[in-house]
Amino acid sequence: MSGVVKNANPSFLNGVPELLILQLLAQQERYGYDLIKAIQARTQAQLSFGEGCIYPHLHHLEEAKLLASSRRRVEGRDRVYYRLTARGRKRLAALARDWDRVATGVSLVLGGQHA
Amino acid sequence: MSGVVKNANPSFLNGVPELLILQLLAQQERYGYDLIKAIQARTQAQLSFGEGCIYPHLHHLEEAKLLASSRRRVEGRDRVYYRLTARGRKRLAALARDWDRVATGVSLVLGGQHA
DNA sequence: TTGACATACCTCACGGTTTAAGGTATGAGT
DNA sequence: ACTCATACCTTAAACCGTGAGGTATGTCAA
Repeated sequence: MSGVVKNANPSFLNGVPELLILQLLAQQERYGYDLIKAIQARTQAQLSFGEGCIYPHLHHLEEAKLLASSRRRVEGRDRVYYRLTARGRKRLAALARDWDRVATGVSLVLGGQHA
Repeated sequence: MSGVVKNANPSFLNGVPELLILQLLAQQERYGYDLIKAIQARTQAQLSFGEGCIYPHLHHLEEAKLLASSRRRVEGRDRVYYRLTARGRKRLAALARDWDRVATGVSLVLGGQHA
């Protein structure tokens, strides 16, 4: 096609899906489609990620033993439920620290007028 | 070579260099090498970006008319000083809004236990 | 019963971005 | 003479969200 432009790599979102997935699964078991809706709901629609972002993450995180899954039929729906493993909890802690580092650094510069 | 692994795209840093460059140049004129040191200093070493990240950004931002440069000899050194244009100021405002969006969204999920 | 829509899963090419490493040149200090 | 910091530059590689594609099933109204 001509004129097809993809707005790839939006600012500041790198790594955020993984962080949110781990954090949300740390609180309760969820399936992919639900995670996508949960991210929109919990962030008050400030953030939203597509299926092409979330599903590959879930597969990769499970392969890395950070998540474990079980395919089940619930409410008349076939779903793949994911839950956090012990390793996943460690990664979440590390990622949360990374986020704090970056957020702190940015704040120091952005809000640094009155410092 | 064998065993050469690059840790590209670290979490949460996407877009941060551009935001910091624009913010720092909004306060005062700076040259590339100084920007790199200033980012380390102003973020209390929480953040640090290499020359291979900063210099291409400066070139690209100038090409997009968000920055203007002037090559000068100061303190016995040949330097390329950059300053923000009016367009650059608008981009900075937009980027800062984006940052707030993401930071707010992440906070809502991470700090959402007591909400 | 047909159609539309939401649910629920999956995959892929593309584009943008930081990293790590390479390079050149000059000034300062020993 | 040597080393180090300054100051600029470029490039390949790896990564990751987007946007679009696909399949299948459940629900509900017309």
